[in-house]
Amino acid sequence: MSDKASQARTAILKVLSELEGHPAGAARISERLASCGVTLQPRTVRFYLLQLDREGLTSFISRRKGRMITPAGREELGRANVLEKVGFVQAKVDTLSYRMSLNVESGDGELITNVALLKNQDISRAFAELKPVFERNLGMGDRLCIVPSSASFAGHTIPGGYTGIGTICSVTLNGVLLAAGIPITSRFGGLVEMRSNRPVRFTELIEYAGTTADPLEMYIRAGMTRVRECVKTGNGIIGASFREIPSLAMDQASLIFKKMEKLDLGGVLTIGRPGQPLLDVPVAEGRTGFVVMGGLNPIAAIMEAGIACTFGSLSGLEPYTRFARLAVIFRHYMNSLR
Amino acid sequence: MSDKASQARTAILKVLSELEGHPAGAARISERLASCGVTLQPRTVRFYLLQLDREGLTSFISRRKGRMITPAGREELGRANVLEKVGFVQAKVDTLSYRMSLNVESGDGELITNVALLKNQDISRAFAELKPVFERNLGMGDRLCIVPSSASFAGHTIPGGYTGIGTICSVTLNGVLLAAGIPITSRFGGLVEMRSNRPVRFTELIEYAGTTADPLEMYIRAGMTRVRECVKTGNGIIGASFREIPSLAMDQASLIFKKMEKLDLGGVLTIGRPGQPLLDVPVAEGRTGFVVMGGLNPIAAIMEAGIACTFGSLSGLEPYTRFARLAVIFRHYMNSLR
DNA sequence: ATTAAAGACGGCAAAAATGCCGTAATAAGT
DNA sequence: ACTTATTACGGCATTTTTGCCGTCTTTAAT
Repeated sequence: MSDKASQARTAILKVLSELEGHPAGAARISERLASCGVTLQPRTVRFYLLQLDREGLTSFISRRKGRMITPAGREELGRANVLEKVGFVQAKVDTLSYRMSLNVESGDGELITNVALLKNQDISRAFAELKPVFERNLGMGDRLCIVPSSASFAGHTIPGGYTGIGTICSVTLNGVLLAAGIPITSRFGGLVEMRSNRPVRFTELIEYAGTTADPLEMYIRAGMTRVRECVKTGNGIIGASFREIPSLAMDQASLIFKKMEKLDLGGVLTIGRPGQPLLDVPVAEGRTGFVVMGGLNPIAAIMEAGIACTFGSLSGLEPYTRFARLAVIFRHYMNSLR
Repeated sequence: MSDKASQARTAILKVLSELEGHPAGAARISERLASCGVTLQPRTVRFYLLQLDREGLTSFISRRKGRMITPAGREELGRANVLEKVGFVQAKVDTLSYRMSLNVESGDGELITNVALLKNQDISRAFAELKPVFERNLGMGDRLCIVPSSASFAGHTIPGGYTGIGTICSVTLNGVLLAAGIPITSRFGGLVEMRSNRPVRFTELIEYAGTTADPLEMYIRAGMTRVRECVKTGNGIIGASFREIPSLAMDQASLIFKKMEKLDLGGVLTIGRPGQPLLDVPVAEGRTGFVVMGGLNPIAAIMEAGIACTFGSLSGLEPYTRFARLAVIFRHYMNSLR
């Protein structure tokens, strides 16, 4: 058995093992594989599944349900060094995507957040920075959550003297689409050059499949964004993420985007045409690309203003109801000062 | 013709076109393709070359020399949107690798540099930071170049009030190996955790093939390094780069590494064993991985010390003779102060 | 219940990618 | 000039992938 075949088999086992007992068919497996860098057509997956079945590593459940991994299969997976076979980076990214699997749905539920920590005394200044960013729709959605000291948020407790700002992470969108059965692939995180409030092109890109750290986080820390400038003049550089879905699912996706906007969760910057490159980024035949705002753009503005601030993306889950529109928060905050 | 085949053909044409009139055989082309993300065996390359020959896009030169691209081929390449076919990111990375093609050789020649700009008044402090970094061998080589205001370096002129510090870029090593006919692939840039002055593992990685910006540069700007700590305690986080060569060439490479050390250009942190993972990073069958110090580590230390400093990697070429050992520079500098 | 629709299988064969290997053209050494 | 080593080619056969398509289940709707 060639090196390649063995990698394919291992990867298939791995996908099945992550499905937690749910059986899956070749099509689903193929999608999953694609999102972690292994491209195999469904037919090819079936080809390998047949082998694996015969070796007792997977078992055929039913014509409708597909296959499951067997205990022997799990054992085999343990023996095979997945990192070695499927690729180290992919593996790390996998855990990352795993974290983004939970999600909201049309009405409520929990969504994925980013958290930034600021010293209490910097909050007023931070607000002043945040407001125009949201007004210009450069963030993901239009809601955020202010967390006072010693309250807890997304599983963390805010330390004394600090205030937390929870923003909505753009992978929430992935969760929503996934829940609707649309297989979405995050391809790149990058910096988009804006001119007259419109995206022109990506000036930098990092493939999600080829990195262990969230690209947008890196760009912001590295001080490569120009969110404030974009707010002021309409020209600047903001964080964004390039994603792809099957062109067939585009109509359905558009509907979902609209629904999200109604929840103040809109964040789609621009949508490409089927199979056509978008902002110079090519997409595969049969797929459509679109660009989503970086959920951290508001935080980037704070950093750019020189306000000390620590932050992290994909921090955890919080119910939708905990987030409020900036205007509302602002009013509350003003009242609390009185 | 499938999408994949057309990509393969375009990629082959692209490689040939970059060879500037020199003919090449399938083996060489295959190597080049590999280093920009397209994996095709030499036989497969020949398969496509045959097609291209028939279509007049390439021409057979001789049994010994291989093929060249024809004017028609170049035209075709112009028509085909290379970015679209071969991948946007790859293309950007290509230009980057292209820049690293020139190099030193056993005695002298030009090498590839990074440049940092500091305010004149910060120079003394910067020296104090640089010294221990080089003493601990955390930089690439043991030489650097101090460039006074308005002098020029690597094609740039240092602005008034500033001093430039030129360090040796670790891609110089690629150039040297390449010149010796060893095909080397840069796989990842990342952060290595050091304990007791020994590398333990990569804490972060970014694939060179999947990014438009130099990963190490990003990590340093993002403030994710701990070079000073490593200098002081032997434990810390430094920038490094993971590269691979064919296992067969390892002996030859070791010799070259030794020669480079004699020129104070040593920078190899650790070398793996054939086909074995190194610091948890797996390598392909028949290849050997090794880790090279980030040429920017000394600059990272300066940044960590809070000294304002702008810098860039792969800034340009400078003759070896322009670099001197830190001790020598230090002495000169002291004299100049008198 | 009965029927229709969706999803999954695997046989068969075509398309792609390679492995093996004998032959040809050079380069280098004697 | 002659021999040897090196490098590249392309024919042929194999191995991998993948497309096409008829069949079988299961779910959902009538």
